[in-house]
Order: sequence, then C-alpha cells, then structure tokens
Amino acid sequence: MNATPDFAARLLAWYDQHGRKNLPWQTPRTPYRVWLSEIMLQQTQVATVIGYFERFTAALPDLAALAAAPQDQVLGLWSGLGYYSRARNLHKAAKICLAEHGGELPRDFDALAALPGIGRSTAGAILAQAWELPHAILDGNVKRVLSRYHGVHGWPGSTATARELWQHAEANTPHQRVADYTQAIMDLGATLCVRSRPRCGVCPQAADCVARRENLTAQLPARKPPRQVPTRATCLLILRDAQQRILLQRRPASGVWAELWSLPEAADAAEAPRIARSLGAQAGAVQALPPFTHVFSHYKLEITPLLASAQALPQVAEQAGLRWCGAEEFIPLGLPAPVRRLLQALPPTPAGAAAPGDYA
DNA sequence: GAGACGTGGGT
DNA sequence: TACCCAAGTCT
Repeated sequence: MNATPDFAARLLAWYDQHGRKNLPWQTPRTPYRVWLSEIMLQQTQVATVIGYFERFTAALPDLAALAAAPQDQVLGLWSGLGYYSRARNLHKAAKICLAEHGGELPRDFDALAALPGIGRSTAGAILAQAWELPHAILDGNVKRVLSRYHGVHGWPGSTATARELWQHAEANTPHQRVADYTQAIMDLGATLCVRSRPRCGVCPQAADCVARRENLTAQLPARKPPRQVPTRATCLLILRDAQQRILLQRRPASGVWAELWSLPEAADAAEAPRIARSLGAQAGAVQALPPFTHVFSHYKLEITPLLASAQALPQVAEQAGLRWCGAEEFIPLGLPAPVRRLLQALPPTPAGAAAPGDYA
C-alpha cells in the first residue's frame, strides 16, 4: 500500500489544535476505562455513550469491581444501550482477566483479541490508547476517512474492501504518539469527515484526498446493500397485582434481549390468561393498550401491551426467572428500552378497581 | 459470507 | 415518513 508519511504528521498537528481531549474515558485514561469505552462505543455514538460511561464507572470503577459484580447489575448499567452481548462479554472477559491474567487486561494482541467481545479493531484501540503500542484500528470513522482519502470504492463491509482498508490503516499508523493518532483519526471522522456534507475546507488532509480531488465525497464510502427488514408481532403481558407490582420474566440466554428482565409474551389477548397461569398467576380482565412499533436493526416488532389485573397463585412455587416487581424495584434492572418506557408510562390502577381474588 | 444483535439521532 | 447509520463482534 502507499505509505503516506505526511498523513500522520498532518493529522497530529490538527489534533493538537482541534481534537477532543476531555472525553470522560480520556481523564484518567486507564486500560479499564479505555476498554469499557471502546466496547460501549461499538456501533454507538459518543453523545449516547457518555452518560452510560459515567454511571458505569461510578458503580464499577475498576476491573476487579466489574468481575465481582452480579450480572444483573452489569445488565442494569447497560440497560438502554443495546447490543447486550457487549455487556455479557465484558463481564465474562473481566472474570477471565482475574482468573488468567493477574487481574489486568493482557498487553498482548492475541491474548486481548481472544477475550470475548474484543475483535481486531478494539484490541488495536486498547493497545494503542492504553499503552502506546503501534496497532491500527478500523472503526466506522477510520473506514470513512480512509475510503475517501485513498479513494477506496468497495463497500467496507465486504471482506475484500475491509482487507484493503486494514492495509491502509496499518500503513498510516505511526510509531510515535500512537494513542493521540488513534484518537485523532477518529476525531477527524467524527467532526470533519462526516458522512454527509464533510467539511473538506478545513480538513488537514484535503490536499491529498482522492475523494476530494475527484468530487466523490458523497459516493464514498460505498453504501451497504439495502435489505428489506421483516415485521414481527407480539403481545407483552403486563400482569399487575393489588400492590401495583408487575410480573417480570428473564429472557432466554440466546436471542434478542438475552438474559434481560422483560414482560411475558403472548400471541394474543385470548392466550393471556393461560400464559399467566403457567407463570403462577391468575389474570383478571385483559385490556389492550395502544400498540407501537419497536425498530431493531434487522426487523420491526409490532408490540401490543396487554394490561391485566392479576394475583400470584399462592399454591404455585416461585419459579426461577420470574419476579414480582414494584415500581422502584425495576429501575436498576436490565430491561429492554421499550419495556422500560412502557412500565414508566403505565396508567395507574383506577380507584376502586378490584384485582381477582381481592374482595376487600 | 451473511445474518444476528439495540437504540437513538440525522436527513 | 422512511431510510441510513454510529468508536464491531460473533456465529
């Protein structure tokens, strides 16, 4: 690949003047905080992450605290961020670090990339930012910058184009000031070389940028091939007892929202009483609340909330993965975002309404 | 290689 | 509105 010796120098000079140096994971810049931020920032924008990062590090300030935390706390701190396998893998990796790496993140690329949730780019970012080791990264920002600068036409998601971009990324990465360089190229992508209407007029690389020269900034990087997303439908069962508690059910270990606390599902309202009984509850009249659509990256989900007064059946033993939760109790739990919204906006029980079996 | 995996914001 | 996508990784 074309070595571009001036690329890093120009970028670092720009970074010294215009780069971001007060992001929460930069002060202090410990390996744990770098790691956590890199995981949170996967497929997630900086502005979204900042609040989650602050809360997470306040509760779990170091690797040992994370490793010792219950999974429900970790998922609770992640609740709303999405891609929850990141949280489960982060937790697993912390335990592995404690058991196999002396309680620290390994400084070896292969050992780091072997940890769950850490791939090639994240491993490179951690080594570069935490320890100044000369490793390249290739995240969305870098893909955009390099696609334009080097005039790479292929879609970055394809293997061939990714390989090409990795070669550019390796060739461009300097051996001095690696941490700053890594932050700098992401800052460039995030603030100047943005997807639409990049600010080429103030870009330090504009003179040598292929896309700029050939007027291709709107075409590069190539778009992902469009794909139709299917629509599915479900009913979420809100079983509420006389004490205003809601029955929550833990999601299965695989699939969407894995291991989060959620509402029981039903195919329709007619099925609700039978579902309730199978969960050890007696449901009263079922009221359908206004349906809404929740959009995932790969499908749409039409959700109809079904509200029913209910009573835990005392003769049914408590089942694992089920819990009756008061309004204050579900706040720290790992809940899917639409479930949290739904429970927070729940209409109060009408005065005088009686739950089944509540004959007082 | 292609699909699963969340959510909120920009255009 | 309906897309597109944002500091990717795993299977």
